[in-house]
Order: sequence, then C-alpha cells, then structure tokens
Amino acid sequence: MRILIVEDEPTLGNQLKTTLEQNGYAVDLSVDGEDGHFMGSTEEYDAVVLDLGLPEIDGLTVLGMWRREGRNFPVLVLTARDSWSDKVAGLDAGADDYLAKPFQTEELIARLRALIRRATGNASSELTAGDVRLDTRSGRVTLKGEPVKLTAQEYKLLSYLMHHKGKVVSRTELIEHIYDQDFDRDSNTIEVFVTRIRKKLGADVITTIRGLGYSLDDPADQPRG
Amino acid sequence: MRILIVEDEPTLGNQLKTTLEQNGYAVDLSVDGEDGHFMGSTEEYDAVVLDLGLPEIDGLTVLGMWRREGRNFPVLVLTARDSWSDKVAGLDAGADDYLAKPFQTEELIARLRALIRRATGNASSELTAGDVRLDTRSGRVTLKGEPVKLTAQEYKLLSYLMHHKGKVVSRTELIEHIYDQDFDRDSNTIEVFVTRIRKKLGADVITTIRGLGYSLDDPADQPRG
DNA sequence: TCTTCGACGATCAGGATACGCATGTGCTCT
DNA sequence: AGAGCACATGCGTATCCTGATCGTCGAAGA
Repeated sequence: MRILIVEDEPTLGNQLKTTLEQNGYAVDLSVDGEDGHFMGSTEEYDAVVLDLGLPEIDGLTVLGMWRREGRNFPVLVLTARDSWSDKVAGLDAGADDYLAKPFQTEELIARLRALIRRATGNASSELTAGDVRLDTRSGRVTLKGEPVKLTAQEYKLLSYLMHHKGKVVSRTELIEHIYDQDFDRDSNTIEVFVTRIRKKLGADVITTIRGLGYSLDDPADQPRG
Repeated sequence: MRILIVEDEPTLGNQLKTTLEQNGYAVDLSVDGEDGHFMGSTEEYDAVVLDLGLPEIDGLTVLGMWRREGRNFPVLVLTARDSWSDKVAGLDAGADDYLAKPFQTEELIARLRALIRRATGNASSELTAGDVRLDTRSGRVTLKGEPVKLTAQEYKLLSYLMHHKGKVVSRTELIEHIYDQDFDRDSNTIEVFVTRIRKKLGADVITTIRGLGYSLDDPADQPRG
C-alpha cells in the first residue's frame, strides 16, 4: 500500500512517515502544495494524507485539482482543531475523511485502514480468498486456520493482491505500490516473492496471466462448471 | 437516496429524520438494535446512520452482523464524545465513518454526501457485446458467464474492438494500437489473432469487412429483422 | 442467373523468443 | 550470526511471428 503525505511541517511529516512505514506502508512525503499536487497527479497512491494549511497553494485547492483531474484515491484531510467549517468545505471538495490536529497516530492509522478498505470495496478487516485469510488489523495470515509466517514484503504483496481480489495486477503496479518511488524496475523481485508466497500458501493462490500480471482469485467467487 | 437511521433516543432520531428529509433523502427510523438490524438486512439502503449506544443489542454488534451477511452499504457511526477507542473499534468493525456527539447536523449531511458519493461513484468498467463481457478493470473476459482465457495479445485486440464497438477498424489501426510504433506491417498477425479469438468466443463476434478491416457488433444494438 | 477467376482473408504448423520460475549468492540491517 | 532482501543466472514453456496453403467472397462475362 502506497501513501502520499502532504505536510509542510517537517517534524510532523517525518514522524508520520516513520509511523506509517512501521505499519507496512510505502510512504512518499511532500512538503508543499505544488509538489504534492504533482506527486498525486503523476504517481499511483492508495491513499493521501493532506494537510489543509499549506504555504503557497492551499490544501483544498490541491484536492480540487486532483478531483477535477479524475484522481479518486481516498484523501484524509488534516485540519486545525475546531474549525469544522473547514471540514465541511473539505468533505465537499472531495475529501473522504478528516482528522483534527492534534490527533493520536493510532487513530490516523485506523482511519487510513478504513479508507483503503472502503476504497477497495472491502468492508471487513478480514480478507479471505479460498483457504487463505488475512487480517489487515493484526497483520496475520492463516491457511486453513493454521497461522502462516510471512515476511514483510511477502505480506505487502499478498495484502495488495487480496485488496484487489479478482483483478489482474501488473508487475509495475505491484512494484509501485509495494515500494516507494525510486526503485529499479529491472529486477525480478516480484516474481521471487510470488514464488515464496506460493510455497507457503499453495501454488494455486496466485494465478499468473502471462504478459499481463498476476491475479488472486477466490474460488467462491467463480462458480464455474 | 434512501437512508436508515438507527437511534434509540427519540428526540435526536426524529430531528435527524426531519433534517435529512428536508435534504431530499427518504428516511427510515429504527429505535433499537434488533429492529434496526432487521431493517438493514431486508431493505435496500444507500447509507446507514448508526448509534453505537443502543439498548439490548449494541450498535457494533449490529454492524458486525450486517457485514457478515454481506451488507456493504456505507455506515456512519455516532459515538459518545471523546471515546476515540470506540471510534477505532467502530472503524475496524466495518464502519465507513464516525461522528462524535454532539455534532452539527450540517456536518452530518456533508459526511453522508461524501459517503454516498464514494459508494456509488465507482463507474462500471464492463464492456459487453452479445454474450461476450469484458471487464477492463480485472482484465477478465467471459462468454455467457463462463470465464475465457485469452493471451495478452488476444486480449489487447479484443479490448480495442470492444472499445470501438460498431465501428469498422482497419488492420493498420489495430496494429498501431496493439504494438508500439515500428512494427513490420507486412505480416498477418492480426488475422491470426482474429482467428484465435473467434475460436474461443465464437465465429460471429468479429465481422470481417472485406478490404476495410474488422468490426465488432453488439446484436442488441442492431434490432433488425 | 450461373460460372469462372482473381484477390483477399483464414487457417495451420514449426521455429524463435520472450516470459516467468526457481534456484543461488552476497549485501544489509537487526 | 541470522534473517530478509535485492539481484543474477539458467531453464522450461507458453506465446508469438512467419510463411505457406487452403478457403471464400464478389465481380465480370457469358
């Protein structure tokens, strides 16, 4: 899962970045509206944390530009305390949620989780596909009820696939969402992790679609003859 | 837009109902968890406003039951002030948003708007022609509901034809869109892939227009005798 | 209207190739 | 020291392109 933070205050921004990274997200940090807008317009994010009080370009403006460009990633807006008129304006400008400063980082994470879950169409914190069960809250994976130990990258990859169950996910899409920005595309790490996951969870969890990418299917969703 | 309110306190409940109705929503009001759960399970709502502090059955329980039943309407949870642990629990139980009491009704409406927009704003990515169905998001193709396995090139070609349904597409146009820039024009790869697609999806999906190219027609669009 | 012929499209099969898989190796961070 | 990761290499195979042959359509002439 790839997150963009647009926050002009370096202390808070870096703290958020660290916290989110510890929670398994790939995080990019932007310190002003212009750069933030550019990042959000050109890169693929699963969610954006946007501070409204930015120098130069206002956060609301950035948000409006994104929405007019057709960018529809979930946006969590950070507002000053008690300015609920700002919040309403933000929501109407296309924000999906807001959080008043100061806030508990724990709450930020819970809200981000909910946002991402909602955006990808899953209501429960548990994702299932066949015998595989993934709890996004605790970060645990089980196979037929038996707990399975996954490494960080394996978990990220599986998690992204399960969030997009049934969809064909290209290699580049996976790379973009698992790693942040600069990463050597000419490497086969994705294949390697797919192999590892298959070893741990069974070869049939992840389907390869040659020339397009990978796909994780729930047999229950495909009543075929 | 149809809204369900589950709120045990009559004063607040009726006030909400009135306000929402004034804003153009069709509102049902439930005063306890059991009835509320029943309503949400049997009727179709575009969004639900759920109070967590209910007598008999707790709001979180109701929410959990809905989600387990596969109900995925957006849920806005009402919590007591300052109990952010409740909020986190609610979000993790499958709520899409929350609001702490007391709140501005204006804010409630703004949030509901955002919720509904988010839930219904996902445009369909499906193209159909006769019995053939192509989901551009998932990269899946089905024939009469049965999944059909296409190779990358076959998929690209079919996808382009379905995006230009009813139009005659020349061979060169297909080549230009399937391959990048320079490609040997003196080859019959297009014909080969058309043949393969016809084998998998039926000969009548793609019509040949001699001397011009190919065309994919939806029989539904051509009500002829 | 029927037949014939030319041109265009459809089909087939074999070799080339890119693709994805599964190793192994060394680096880095705990 | 160990685990996890990025990266490199070799191998097997599905997929693709090519070129040749076969089939079909349609126009022109009888």
